[in-house]
Amino acid sequence: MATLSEENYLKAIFHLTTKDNTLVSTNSIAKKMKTKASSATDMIKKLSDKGHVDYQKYKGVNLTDKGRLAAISVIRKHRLWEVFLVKKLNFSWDEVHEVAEQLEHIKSEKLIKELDTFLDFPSEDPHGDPIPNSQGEMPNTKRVLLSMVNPGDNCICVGVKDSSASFLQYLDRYKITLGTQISVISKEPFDESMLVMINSSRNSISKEVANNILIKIK
Amino acid sequence: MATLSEENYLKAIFHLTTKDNTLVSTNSIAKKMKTKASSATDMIKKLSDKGHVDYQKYKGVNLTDKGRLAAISVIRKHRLWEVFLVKKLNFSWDEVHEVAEQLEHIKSEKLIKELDTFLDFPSEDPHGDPIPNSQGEMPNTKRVLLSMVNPGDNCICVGVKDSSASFLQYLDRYKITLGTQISVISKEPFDESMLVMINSSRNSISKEVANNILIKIK
DNA sequence: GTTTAAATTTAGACAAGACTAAAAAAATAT
DNA sequence: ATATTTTTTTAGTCTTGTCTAAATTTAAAC
Repeated sequence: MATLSEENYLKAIFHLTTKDNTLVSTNSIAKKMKTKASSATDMIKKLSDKGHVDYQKYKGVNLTDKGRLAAISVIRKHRLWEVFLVKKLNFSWDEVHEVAEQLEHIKSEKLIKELDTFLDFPSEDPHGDPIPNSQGEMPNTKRVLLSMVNPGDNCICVGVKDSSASFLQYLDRYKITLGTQISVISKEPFDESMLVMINSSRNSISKEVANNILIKIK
Repeated sequence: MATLSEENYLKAIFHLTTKDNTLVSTNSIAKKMKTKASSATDMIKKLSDKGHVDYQKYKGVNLTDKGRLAAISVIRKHRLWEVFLVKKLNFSWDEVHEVAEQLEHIKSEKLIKELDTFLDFPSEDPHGDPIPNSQGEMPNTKRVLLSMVNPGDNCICVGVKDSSASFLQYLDRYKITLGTQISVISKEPFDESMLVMINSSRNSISKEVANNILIKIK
């Protein structure tokens, strides 16, 4: 059984893993965990000893099947708790992360199974991120960044890339939430900002914002 | 802010505190925490430094107001989570303790406030134990041990002293739960067992059992 | 009122997880 | 191809919470 700290590292490594399965660097792990590289090295060795990662000195790590399952299990719990907080306890989507970071480490098979049932088997968390099932399988959603879309396209917001409170609060101010329709009118070549239609009002959206909104084209 | 371990010690000391406010011994704390006396001494010093207990070397400790409030806050969370597990997630009363021991340490004011609201402000946990309010005030219930009752008395089960899974499962087998009527027919002088009427069937109950059922006389 | 026993504290050690500083390896630049 | 910079690892230290063994204080027994 992984310790709290090990679970957090596994989660970090999972999120740093790219499709092409290149090794995850010690530095990137340290940065994500907000610790020093030396601390990351220490933990990598522990995870390697326990068979959670394959470790090549000076090269980096990759999750083993065991490690990936452990990471996904934590992510599943995190996202289910987020749904609970928003749907049942009146949390807003920018308030859930901190608390879910704690709740995700509670150890109880029955708890998470019953919570899933209680929430009616949600497939997405409040930020539109997919919730893996109990086998560790991710529902694969084909989502695209708003910044990739062409003028004229009609989109629906289905998620966010950045879940920071400040970005989510920005979206709240512009009344953008999951399910909101966004029509792209034009793209400004100079700064890559976009002119969009949201809730029947025209808005200009910066490159940074468009790069963090996930959409589905209608 | 108290660490997880400190919170557990504070809770232990609270439960070991008697009405007459005699000092709680190092040994009793160590026993309750399932550690060694030397470890208890170490922690007592930390709690004393932080102003959670008054400590007299070789004599024992007492909670300060600050320490008592901290302990009660943890107990409040524990009991609210127990209600949640039983009422919403289909846990039985003998399954909740272990999970609540973890959940009680989650830090979030809003979480516990909203949970309380969601559960409709319960005043007792699934074992009949009172849930302190957010000010740390315990609803004072006047409850008596079944073993103290005289033949002829008509009682209602309102709690248990021992919340171990094995005792709770015993009660389940005899269909005794909170609200169950128990009429005392007679008391056996030899072994202090009791003949009682439960759900219109006669049962003999040992001294040990009668010593762990809390009742209210009708 | 000594002596013995029990409870408590101290001293020193260990594991987990973090840190700093320094060494070693890999990557980059000239 | 060598020099420099960056990344990674190692070595040694720190804190939290635990432990064992030894010392000390308090309580109990006679």
